[in-house]
Amino acid sequence: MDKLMLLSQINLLDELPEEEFKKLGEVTLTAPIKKGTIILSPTQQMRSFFFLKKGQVRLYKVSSTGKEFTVDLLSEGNVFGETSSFSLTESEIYAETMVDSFVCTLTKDRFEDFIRQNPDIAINLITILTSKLKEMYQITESIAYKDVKYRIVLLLMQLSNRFGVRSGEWQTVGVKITQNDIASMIGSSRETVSLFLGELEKEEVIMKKPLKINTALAKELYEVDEG
DNA sequence: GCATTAAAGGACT
DNA sequence: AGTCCTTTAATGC
Repeated sequence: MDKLMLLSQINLLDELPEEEFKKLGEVTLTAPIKKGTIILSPTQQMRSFFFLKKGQVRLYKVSSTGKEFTVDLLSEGNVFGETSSFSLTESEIYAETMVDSFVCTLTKDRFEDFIRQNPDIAINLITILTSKLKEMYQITESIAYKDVKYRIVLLLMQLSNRFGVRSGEWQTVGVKITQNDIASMIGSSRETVSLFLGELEKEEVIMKKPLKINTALAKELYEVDEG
């Protein structure tokens, strides 16, 4: 029920291409951040923009019962955070580093100035947000019309296209992810995810540790688009 | 077709 | 050694 809500909410968080990232890196200072550090939470309304230079960050929400629901995973090159003009929701998002990371921090003003001075970046942000929007739309639609197995394949395809490395038909997922993370991102349960990952492994659609997906087979068997 | 519960085995620090 | 993660099975909606 509220899982659908959760997944359909839009935050400004996304990845920037390498060149733009380097430009931004010149304007900011990077700081090393240890694994398990919460760099953004509803209480610390820092109103700043973060730039993940290296590492991995998990975005999640906390339910009324105290359970954590992973919303998205970010890898190096990603931007996240809120500015006064870009925040699209009041949702209470937490951001936690999953591994030791390097993070650039920008105030909202400096980020907005940076965009004004580099119009190409605004275009890129729109492009990136559009593809992110498409991904989220695909997920919410699949929650309504498809079974859990399909949703797992879809999510792994999306993640591997965003973060993974391809070699032949196989493509790594590219992010550290638990079955719990997968479950909350597709509106399922950890145990069911475990079951279907097992099946998908037998079908040789995926391989575990490191998690990889056979994109050709996945498209053939589950008709997920894009590649 | 799936969530939930429970119970047990494995992996990570 | 203790916590987190995964697997398996039973039950019920």
